[in-house]
Parts: sequence; C-alpha cells; structure tokens
Amino acid sequence: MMKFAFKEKVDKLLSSARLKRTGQRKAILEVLLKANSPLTADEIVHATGNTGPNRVTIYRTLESMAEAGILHKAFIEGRSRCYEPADKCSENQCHPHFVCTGCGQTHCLTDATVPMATSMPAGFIIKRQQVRLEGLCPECNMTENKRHMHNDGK
Amino acid sequence: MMKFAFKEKVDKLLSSARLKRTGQRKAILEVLLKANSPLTADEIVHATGNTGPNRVTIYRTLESMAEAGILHKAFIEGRSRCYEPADKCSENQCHPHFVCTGCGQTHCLTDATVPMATSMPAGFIIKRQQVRLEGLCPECNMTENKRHMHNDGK
DNA sequence: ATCTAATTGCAACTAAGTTGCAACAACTTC
DNA sequence: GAAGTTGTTGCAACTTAGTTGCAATTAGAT
Repeated sequence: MMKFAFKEKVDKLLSSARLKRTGQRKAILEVLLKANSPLTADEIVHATGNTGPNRVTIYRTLESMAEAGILHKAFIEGRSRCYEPADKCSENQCHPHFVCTGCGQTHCLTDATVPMATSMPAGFIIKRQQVRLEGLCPECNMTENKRHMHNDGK
Repeated sequence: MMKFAFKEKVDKLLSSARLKRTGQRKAILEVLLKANSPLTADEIVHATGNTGPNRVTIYRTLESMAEAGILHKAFIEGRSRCYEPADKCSENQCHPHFVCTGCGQTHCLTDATVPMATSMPAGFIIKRQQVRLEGLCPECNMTENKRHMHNDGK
C-alpha cells in the first residue's frame, strides 16, 4: 500500500526543512514527489485543483522549500520556473534533464552520470554543476528512423 | 583599429542568417559581441539607449537571430532570457556558464572543457549539452579566504 | 486552553514578453 | 536609378509569470 510511508515522507521532509506542516504544503510536495519531471507553479495549480492552495501560496511555498533545500530549481529553458524534489540529486550535481527537440518533453535522467567539469580557469571554485541535454527521446528517435527508411526505399 | 573588421563581422553574421542588415539589428549584435556575458533584452535596451531600437524590436530580433543560429539562449537561472553570440560554442556544446554565489555575476568559461555526458538510458540521442556551474569566482573566493584567516586567528 | 509567530488568501501591482496593425526601409527587378 | 515587394519596425494594447501589503487564520509552543 505504501500510502502511509508516503505521507510520512512528506512530513519528514517538511520538518527537516523547519517548515510548518500545513495542508497546502503537503499537497504541493505530494504533487512534486509523484511527478516524474520538474513542474511549474502553474502545473501545480492545476494538479491541486480549486480545492488546492492559492496561486500565491504555491509561489511562496516553492520558493521557501527551495531555500530550505528540499526542492531544487530545475535548469530548463522555458518562460516559467520549474521545481523538483531535491532527492535524486547528489551533493554537487543535480541529475541531468533531457529535453526532446521532437516532442518537447522533459525527462529526468536520474541514472545518467555526467563527470564534473575539469580544467577550470584559475581561481574558480565549483560547488554545483547542472546539465541540460537536448536531443531525441526514444519514441521520437524511432519515428525519425522509420521516416528515413521510407525515404531511402523510394 | 579593428573597427572595420568588426562592422564587417556584424554584416557577415546577418547575411549568413539571411536577415536584412538594418541599423537596429546591427546595433543589437554589436552590443552582444562586445559583451562578455549573456545579456537580457532589457540590458540591450539600456545599452542601446533611447536612440536605439524599440523594446519590441529587440525581443523580435533576439528571437529571430536565435532561430537563425547566430545567437544562443544561455541557460541561466533568472526571470529573463539571456542571449549570446553563437561563436565560442562548439557544435554539440555551448561553453559553460559560471554563476558566482557570492557576487551573483555570470562568467562565460570559454576555455573550460566539460566532457560530454555518457551512460545514457537506452534510446536517448544527445545532440547538445549545456552546463551551468555554480560556485565562487576568483574575487569572492579570495575574500572568503581572508575572512577565514581572521576567524581562525582569534 | 491560550498564545504567538508563521502561513495563507485576496487584491492590486510589477516585470517580461507577445500580438495586430499601419508605416517604413532593405533588397530586387526592371 | 525609380518602382515594387516583402521583410522589418514602432506603437498600443494585451497576456503571462511572479510579487507585495495586509488582514485573517492556524500550526505548534507554553
């Protein structure tokens, strides 16, 4: 059932961040933990519906959770900011995000490893590194290949 | 003097992008080429002054130049989009951007090398990679060190 | 049970970017 | 080199994303 453990996880995250465990915050965190890619404030507004927290609360909550370190701002192009839970990120590097140029979807590559940058100019101390990858996701890549086979056959 | 060569470079860039060589576009490109970090539309508005192109023109120009490939959108956290010339980027990777957590400044690390990501999940085809680094720039790092020496001395 | 400081929601606001449209200017053609 | 055509520009009005002040509320402390 796992439900119990999940709610507990949400509670633990909030108290570890020294944030009051309000219904609104729990709702927001739950949505983010269940999502499989970073979300914008607006997406959370829709996910929580009209019984959910107010827009402003969502903006403020995301900001305070990011400040407390339990959320990260994802490094993705787009008009609006995206947030995601900070687990699945190592100390010095968030997992890379892959944006498909075919379908536009963002995938969290939690298993991919990217070596840390080396050969920095003198004096620069790197604390964190974020990587954004662009290309074709498995589905779009497959479609591309089929298209080519067709054209070649003619 | 180099001035002549510079103007010529601007012209060449525009015609390579098949964009009309208007005064406005030249002004915008010149500002970007002279800058040593990515700029927002607003920064270009100020750099070009009130004799410069209209805000809307700047937004549109940045977008069309990015589409044509002579500018890149830089992936930096912040409310507004940043653009920079596409030279100093290799085919499959823009140079990394370093954001100092001390002073907030962004530095283009045109000389730093970051290895391309490896060990991707099956099926993902990477075309480009962008890296954002966070840490302390040489100046801020120096200040930090001095502060520590003081505290340790007590 | 009471208290207090953090949190929330509302309304009004700022910042960043977009769109429709008429005037204009760069490049083409004659 | 004048005339035409199509891309470009500026204005005004608008949308989208996020912020702020403030009064009402509530989680957690006492």
